[in-house]
Amino acid sequence: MDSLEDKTVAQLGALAQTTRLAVFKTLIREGSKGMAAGMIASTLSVAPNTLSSHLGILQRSGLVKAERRGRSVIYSVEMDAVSGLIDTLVNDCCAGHPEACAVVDRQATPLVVESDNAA
Amino acid sequence: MDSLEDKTVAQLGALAQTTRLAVFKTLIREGSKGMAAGMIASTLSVAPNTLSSHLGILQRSGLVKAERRGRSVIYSVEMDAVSGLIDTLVNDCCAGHPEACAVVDRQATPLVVESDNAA
DNA sequence: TCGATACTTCAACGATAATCGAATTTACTG
DNA sequence: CAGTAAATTCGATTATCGTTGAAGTATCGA
Repeated sequence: MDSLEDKTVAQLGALAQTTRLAVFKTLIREGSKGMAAGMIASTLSVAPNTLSSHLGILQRSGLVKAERRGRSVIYSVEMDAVSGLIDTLVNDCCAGHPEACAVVDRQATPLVVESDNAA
Repeated sequence: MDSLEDKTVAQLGALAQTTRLAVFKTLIREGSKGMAAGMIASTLSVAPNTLSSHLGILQRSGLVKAERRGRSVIYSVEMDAVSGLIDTLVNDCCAGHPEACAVVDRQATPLVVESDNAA
C-alpha cells in the first residue's frame, strides 16, 4: 500500500553508497548507450563480483536496467525512474512551501559533451 | 578532498530509511517553524531514544538543524541543504544529457498552503 | 566439444546499522 | 533543593551491508 515510500527508500539507499553512486554517475554519462559490467568494473577498479552485487541493488531499485548483449551485460540508467525520484523529492520538499524550493536551478551545465556517441 | 560526494552519500543515506524519511517529510511540512523531538516521536510512534539516534543522523548529514528551546529541542529542515542535494542529483543526472532530465516538472503542486508562516 | 571470456551466485567474514532498556544530561517548577 | 519533564547517551543485541574467494552459468570461437 505504501509502495511509493518503499521504492523511494530503496532508490535513495541504492545511491547512498560510494561505489554505487560512482557507478550511477558513470552510467549517466554513457546515456542510453550504457556500459558493460566488466567495463564499469575496470573503470572504477572494483572486483567484478562486488560490482555485480552493487549493480543488482541498483537494478532492483529500478534506477538501472540490464540487457544481455552477447557475453556482456549492458547496464544503463532508467531515466524515467531518476526523474521520478527527483520529482518525489522535490514534491515532498516543496509541500506547502513552494517558494523554499525555487532555488533549484536545473540549468544542466552540460559538461564537455564530446563527440562521445560516435554512431 | 572529495567532500561533496561524501556529503551527498551521507544525505542520501540519511533519507534512505523509512523512519528518517517519515521524519523528514513531517519536518518539511512544518517548515521553518520546526517541531520538537518529542512531538515528532509521538506523531510517528517512535521511541524517543530511537528517534534521537535518527535525528542525529539527519542532523549530521546537514539536512536538518536543531535548536534548543526550553526543555525541548526543535528540529527543522535546512532548506539550502535540500536544494543543494537535489541540485547535485539533477546535475549528475543531466551531465552531458540535458534533454534526458527535462522531464522534471518542478511545478511544486502546493498542497494546502495554510497560513503557516504566521510571521 | 573444449576452452576461454563475461558475469553472477554462493558461503562466510567483519563492519555498520537499527532498536531497546537503563542511565544521564539539561531545563523548568514548586 | 527536590522533583519532573524532555532529550540524549550508553551498552547490548540482532539484523543488514560490503567484500572476498570459490564455484556456477551463459556465450562465443576454434
